[in-house]
Amino acid sequence: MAGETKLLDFFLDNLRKVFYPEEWIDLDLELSKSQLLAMLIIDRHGELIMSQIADYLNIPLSTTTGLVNRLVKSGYLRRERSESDRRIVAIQLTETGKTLVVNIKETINQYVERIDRLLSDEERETLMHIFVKVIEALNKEKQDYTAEVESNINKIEIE
Amino acid sequence: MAGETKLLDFFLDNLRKVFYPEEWIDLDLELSKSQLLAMLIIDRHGELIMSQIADYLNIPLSTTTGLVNRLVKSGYLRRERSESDRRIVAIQLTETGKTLVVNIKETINQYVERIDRLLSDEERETLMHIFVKVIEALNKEKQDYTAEVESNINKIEIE
DNA sequence: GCTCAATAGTTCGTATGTGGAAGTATTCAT
DNA sequence: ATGAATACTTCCACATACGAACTATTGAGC
Repeated sequence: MAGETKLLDFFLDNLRKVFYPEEWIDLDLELSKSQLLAMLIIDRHGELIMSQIADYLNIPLSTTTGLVNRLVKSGYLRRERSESDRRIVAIQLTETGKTLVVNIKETINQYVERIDRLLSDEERETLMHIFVKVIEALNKEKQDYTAEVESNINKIEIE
Repeated sequence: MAGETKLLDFFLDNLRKVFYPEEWIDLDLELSKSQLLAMLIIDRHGELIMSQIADYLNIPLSTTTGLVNRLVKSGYLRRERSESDRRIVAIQLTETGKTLVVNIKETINQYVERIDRLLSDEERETLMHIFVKVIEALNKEKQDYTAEVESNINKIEIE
């Protein structure tokens, strides 16, 4: 238990590095973190619809509308109403947006490389292994939680 | 290089876990992330002045003023003008704030324990070792950068 | 073919956060 | 005594967060 408190203290003492990557990622952009992530996630998938962006970024649709509209206004994104389902709006990067994302990824990779250089092959492998293990466990917990919630809902409805 | 791109893709595919801890930390609070961190950092140090809070959280003083004022209004913090230097405002947790922080830390520790349980002793040790190494390297870079900047400034002034 | 629930997204209002500029008050070096 | 430096606050414009209410569209069910 004392070990965990020490871990939290360590985190807090270094929280600028942990929670504020701009401390060591010199992106020097007019984009906020949300905008940055939106651009990267759209680039990752080629094209996303509004609800997918909201889901990935874990923000409400109303916030997504504002975020996307501002990026469209800045010329980085293009919105397009689906022909087959007029409710749906698809979002893509513009050429300007794509150029920006290339620069962003380059900068990020420079810093990832810098960190990577500090690690031995064994450390790197262990780190990735741990990361994957933790992510998978968290994903599994989310699914278990969702299943539990749904089970409870069904029980209520049956009663 | 392709390895780094895969790393970024992995991050983006799991960014909710990485950047949105509320996905797996069920804090269930009316506090925002900034407020949360402010409370924790003040608890960590017992008492901080405004500029220290701004520095720790990497936000401008104007933002800190608003943040602290809202937490004072909510009854979690107390502000106090220094007797020895009337420019300085010291910030402390109230009893209400301390109670809240105890709850917060309990919740955080539960989740840290959950992740900790996934790891072997060796993995845990390696992870901490890597983390310390990375943080120290980043701190060193910041200092080197600062020294370089100061050196350049001095050179200009001498010329 | 009609109805209505469900779905996709937008608008609105409110609160908070961001961050620079301008301001007030205080301290301290000269 | 003066003025630079320091600590913080206020002001302002904009961005983000988020729930409620809304519009438009789709599709299941009859």
